[in-house]
Amino acid sequence: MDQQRKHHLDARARVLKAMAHPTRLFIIEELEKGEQCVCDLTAMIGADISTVSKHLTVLKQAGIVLDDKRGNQVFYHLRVPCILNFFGCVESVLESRAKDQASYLKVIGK
Amino acid sequence: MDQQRKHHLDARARVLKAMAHPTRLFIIEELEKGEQCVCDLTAMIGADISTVSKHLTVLKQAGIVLDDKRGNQVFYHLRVPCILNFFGCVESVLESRAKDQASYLKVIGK
DNA sequence: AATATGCTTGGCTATAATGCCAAATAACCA
DNA sequence: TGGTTATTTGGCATTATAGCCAAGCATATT
Repeated sequence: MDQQRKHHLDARARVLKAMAHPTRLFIIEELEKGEQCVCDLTAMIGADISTVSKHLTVLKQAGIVLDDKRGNQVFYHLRVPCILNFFGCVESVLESRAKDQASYLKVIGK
Repeated sequence: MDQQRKHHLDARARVLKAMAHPTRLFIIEELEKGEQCVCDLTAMIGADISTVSKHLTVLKQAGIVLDDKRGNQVFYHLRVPCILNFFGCVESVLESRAKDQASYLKVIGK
């Protein structure tokens, strides 16, 4: 297994791992319908808000969701609208992150 | 979140979790090409054979692969041939397992 | 029968994930 | 300013995962 393939598999696995939790799948499904604030998601999920917040952080770090603070609340939405076309979604997420990283690298002048 | 939805999310998450590891994604990709014995997979992966065997067990328990012992060797193949149509795959796996369980319940007369 | 081969399982250690509570932060309201 | 609401973060206990080695178990070979 060459290094490039290993790297690619790692990247895919990271996205899948972020999705591989019932609460996080729930969040993804709800965000398919449109953006939601943490408080509403918490109410639907019925766990401690800190728990929900941490799940959202996992999804954010995997590049699956983005957040938008408006006033008091933080609204989350899917970065890539997908669920049914799932593996395409994994790829889109990776692409999207790659673009962000590329533009970030430009910004810091690398 | 009602109980049925929770259950469905749990089931999906279990399948995703089984896939969410680089070695297991590698195995899935290789099995897309056709069945493979443990020894060949092990050679490609370059880990201890017991490690590979355990990954295969994880995939098997998730309903992603099936095994077929022929003589000395055990050959694994995908239960549902898919990767590109990924989420459809998740559903197919669940359906396939449901069918197996239904026929099993018939066999034992429930 | 004895040995070799292919694979699985048990046992262990190290590391990561989960979820709660409490504390910190941020924005809004009075 | 002081208080309230919304969210994140730190810390901790619990549980799960990963990977190696060694031992066990079939099947094949001699």
